[in-house]
Amino acid sequence: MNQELYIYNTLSRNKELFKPLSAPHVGMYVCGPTVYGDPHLGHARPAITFDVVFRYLQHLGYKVRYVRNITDVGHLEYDADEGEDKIAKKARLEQLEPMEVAQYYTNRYHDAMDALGVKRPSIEPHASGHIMEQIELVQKILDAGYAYESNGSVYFDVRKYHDDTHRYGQLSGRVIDEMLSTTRDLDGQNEKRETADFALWKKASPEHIMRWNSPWSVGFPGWHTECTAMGTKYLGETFDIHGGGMDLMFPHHESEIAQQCAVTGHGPCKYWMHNNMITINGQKMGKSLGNFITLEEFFTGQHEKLEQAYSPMTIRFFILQAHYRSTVDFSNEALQAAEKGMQRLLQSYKTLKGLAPSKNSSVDVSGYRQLCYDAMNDDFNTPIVISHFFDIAKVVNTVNDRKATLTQADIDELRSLYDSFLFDILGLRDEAAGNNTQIVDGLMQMILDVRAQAKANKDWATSDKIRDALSALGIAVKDGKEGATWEMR
RNA sequence: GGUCGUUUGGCCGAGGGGCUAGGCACAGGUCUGCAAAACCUGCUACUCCGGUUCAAAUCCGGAAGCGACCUCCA
Repeated sequence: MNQELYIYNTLSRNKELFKPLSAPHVGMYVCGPTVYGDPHLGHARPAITFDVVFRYLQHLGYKVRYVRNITDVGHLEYDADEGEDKIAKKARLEQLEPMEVAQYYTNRYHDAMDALGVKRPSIEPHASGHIMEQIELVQKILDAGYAYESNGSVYFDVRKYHDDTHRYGQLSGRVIDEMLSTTRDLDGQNEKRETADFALWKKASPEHIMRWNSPWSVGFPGWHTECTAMGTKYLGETFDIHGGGMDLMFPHHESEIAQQCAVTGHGPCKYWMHNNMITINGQKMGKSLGNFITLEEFFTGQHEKLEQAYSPMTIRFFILQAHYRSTVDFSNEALQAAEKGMQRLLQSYKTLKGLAPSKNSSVDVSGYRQLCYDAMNDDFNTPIVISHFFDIAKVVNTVNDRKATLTQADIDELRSLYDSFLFDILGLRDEAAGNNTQIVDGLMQMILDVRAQAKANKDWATSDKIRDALSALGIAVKDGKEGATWEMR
């Protein structure tokens, strides 16, 4: 914790020194997935972004409680029949229980996130499991006078709230009066006093399957209530970090602030963090654009836009090569570049482990550790951390080529840097490593010995046959000064 | 239409008043039986138009492109 971490706070639009409310404890809440479809790239970005935040805070010695919710109630499908719940609709079509659908996609989400090396949060609460808490929140807002009931539904009174606190719009930079004067003819708005008012509790229409009893009607909670209710329950009235995608800034997070302020007089958290969006070939990802690619399709390469499969770690590395507040554009060319770059770093780590130490170091490696910290401390600048590792990789390879030397202490220091920053904090792992058993290692060593013997005899036909056959199996043979090494591709 | 953000070399992307980002691709070289890998060298860019400044990719103003959001629901 002796590092000074600066975090860009959306609320102030500035980088601010991170000071936890009650160190060493840190509370972090991140908006999780709506489980009504297969996880796609849009799920990977925030998950990986805040995974790195989670990992880095832990690395710094903080005790972090990381809460990421599962939204499993009340969603509508695009252009679906009015009032029909997304999950309920799908459930009916497939003759499944709504919760069965939610569970299925929750499992799919977990599988994809595990593959991406995203750590599970400390608590992963389901909206459907916290209906009581949400009803209590709505009641508190009603009691405070910032909500009204209308035809069995309850709405937040944005006008009154803003007149009293002047806070509505502070996060998203929206001007309330313009919004209140916006005229937009939409269905179901006649229940609301102002178009800007948002639902806290919604009376269920007859076709709704997911519904709960409440003091106002049989219905379901408004979208914004789950995060406020669950955040408060598990992290307290005020916690340190609230994260999510930029697309959630308005209205979701703005409304969360309003709900919490209405009840407690202050917002839910100290630092608001927002990750930017992802585009594919410069375009927004959308089902109608034909570039909607699920994570599984990336992993298997089974999509017409993909030239090849991209492993989970390639996706993770690629996302981390851009800063989380920048948009990141996926293309085959960019992903292939990331894949090669990552291989280079992972290979250099293996090379490092086999490096012969010298009595003196001809390169000064003492500065890299703080450079990596500096990058992370500057609002989690992972691309800079990665660029330092490319420098380190060059040092390692140069030493391996006998053009530079390192002492054992310096080799150990570099190993420690890889372990800390590349693997623990950035969460990368060598996907090829680990599935090699001792038997495979032994067999490979024997094969390479045979090939070395053939080479010594200038029997190129045999040595090339071995190399080609291994290559066909996805194993690359690399000849070096110390003999050949191999690598799974 | 409104608000906010963004625009960097063949591609991806950091940086953000004067100082090489980095990766990938490409070209030449070293090494090698050949290839790959590794190393060396080259390719050195900031959308456009004005302005401020000794100095602008970086600050200010404007334009254009792109993107998000603009509350039915989540």
